[in-house]
Amino acid sequence: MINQTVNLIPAGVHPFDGHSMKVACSSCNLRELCMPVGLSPEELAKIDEVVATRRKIKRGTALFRNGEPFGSLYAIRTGFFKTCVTAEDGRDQVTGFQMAGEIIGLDGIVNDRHTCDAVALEDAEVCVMPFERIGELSREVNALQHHVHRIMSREIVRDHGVMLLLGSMRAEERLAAFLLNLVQRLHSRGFSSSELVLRMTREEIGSYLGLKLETVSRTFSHFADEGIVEVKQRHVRILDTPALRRLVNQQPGV
Amino acid sequence: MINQTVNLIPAGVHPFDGHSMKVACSSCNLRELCMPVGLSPEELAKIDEVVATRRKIKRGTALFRNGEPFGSLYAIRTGFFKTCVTAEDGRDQVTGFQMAGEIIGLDGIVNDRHTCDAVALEDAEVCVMPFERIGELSREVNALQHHVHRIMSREIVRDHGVMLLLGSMRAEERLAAFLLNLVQRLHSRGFSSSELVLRMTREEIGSYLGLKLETVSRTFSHFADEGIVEVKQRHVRILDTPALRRLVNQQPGV
DNA sequence: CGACACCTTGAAGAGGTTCAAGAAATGTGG
DNA sequence: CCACATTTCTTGAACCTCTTCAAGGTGTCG
Repeated sequence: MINQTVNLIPAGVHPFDGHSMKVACSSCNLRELCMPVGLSPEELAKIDEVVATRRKIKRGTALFRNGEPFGSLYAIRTGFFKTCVTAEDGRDQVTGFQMAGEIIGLDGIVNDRHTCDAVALEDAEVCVMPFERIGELSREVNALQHHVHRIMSREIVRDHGVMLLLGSMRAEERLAAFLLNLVQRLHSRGFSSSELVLRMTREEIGSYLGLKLETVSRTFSHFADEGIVEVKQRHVRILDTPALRRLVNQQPGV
Repeated sequence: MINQTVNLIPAGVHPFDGHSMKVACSSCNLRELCMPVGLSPEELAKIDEVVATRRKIKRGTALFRNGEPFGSLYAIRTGFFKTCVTAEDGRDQVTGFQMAGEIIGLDGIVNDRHTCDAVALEDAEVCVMPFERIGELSREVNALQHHVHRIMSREIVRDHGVMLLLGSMRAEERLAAFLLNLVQRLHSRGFSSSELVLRMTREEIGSYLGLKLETVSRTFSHFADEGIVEVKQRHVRILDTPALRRLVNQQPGV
């Protein structure tokens, strides 16, 4: 049986329980994910000024949209997002899925306008970090400056990985890579490394992976037939992680 | 007739003529491409300190390789590069082609190691900009800080565009988009907007576009049959730019 | 509880790949 | 400077993966 309650709030962590609504990064339990580590007390105090406000986003609504003026980066506190770009002709491409502790909005810096949509796939809350303020503070706090650079560089490296996936992998390999990546990120946030609840549709997975939704569905079924995963709608249990790894690392022709 | 001499050194620009070997950004004719604009004289003077040295890279050799320690960003002065990532199983993916004025090495920031190879596709020269120094200076020169952010953001936005291409376009659309992009970048550097010399093989184009080299070749031939381009090996003349644009903006099913 | 969104599965078809062979260009060494 | 080896490019034919179209099933939310 797959248990629906596996996702997104690990035991002992209640960022959202009504009592612990702290606005300070210094006491945020996600700090290690989105802020630099090893800061001095006074640096930590400054860092607290990065976050101006919080903002709640209802499932299905956008945190920002393509074309909107850029002003802030956002650190996800709770919830799950997708980002997607849209071509002139209307077709769009999911460029990523983001979860707690991850930063979105970097695309807006270059032209002071967002170039993609960020849509909440479940009710979410983000920390609003005005980019001006990040700039000021990172001139004072060395570690923050480097941290911002690292976050942007990480996004670039991640994107290159997606290009590799889209450019050279077959459907099975793509889906295997996708599952492994998701479960690894969830695991590093305290969740199961074998069980997850997908917050996105087959179509959204397909868009991200450069596949049609039917192909995603069929590939899930195929994995299930092979005993690699157990799939029941959005509930996925990975039964054979090594098999998924083998799929991803397999030469195209082998 | 396609003229071989169209590429890479526009009339009146001789960055490499032996006399004008200036190490100062402030007097570099590529400055507007890789450095912030609208600086005060004293800011300009500081900016000159960004570039430590120059480095020449012979065609076919690497500026840096996956796994090597990261220390500097590089501004391309002359020449043409490809960057590519390699999967564990050995297959690789070209993630981009870079020309004069563009910055490479951003991938190395996050883990202090490069995560891709940067290989010169023709003899090249780069300005070596130690990342430490960029950090120091961008704390002093506001515009430089923002400029660094913008460069990284631009790379992220570019990567998202490539994802859209890889995830949702068909072969013809991909090649059309590729040609339009290349020619546009060359044009903004003073070259023809209809004629270009490819510095990469069909295989490298294919890797970048997620296609096999045969498909690239066939698609070129197809464009030629349609009278959209004239192709003779690496010499390409675009005869019908609007047709290419239409291809790119066309709905998948139309 | 009913409407709607989402998922699964089948069958036919298209687009791209693979394999193969030959042609054209490029580079190398004599 | 030429001949030869090598790399790169083109083209054809068969094949395969993924897509498209279609229908039915399942789950969810107001």
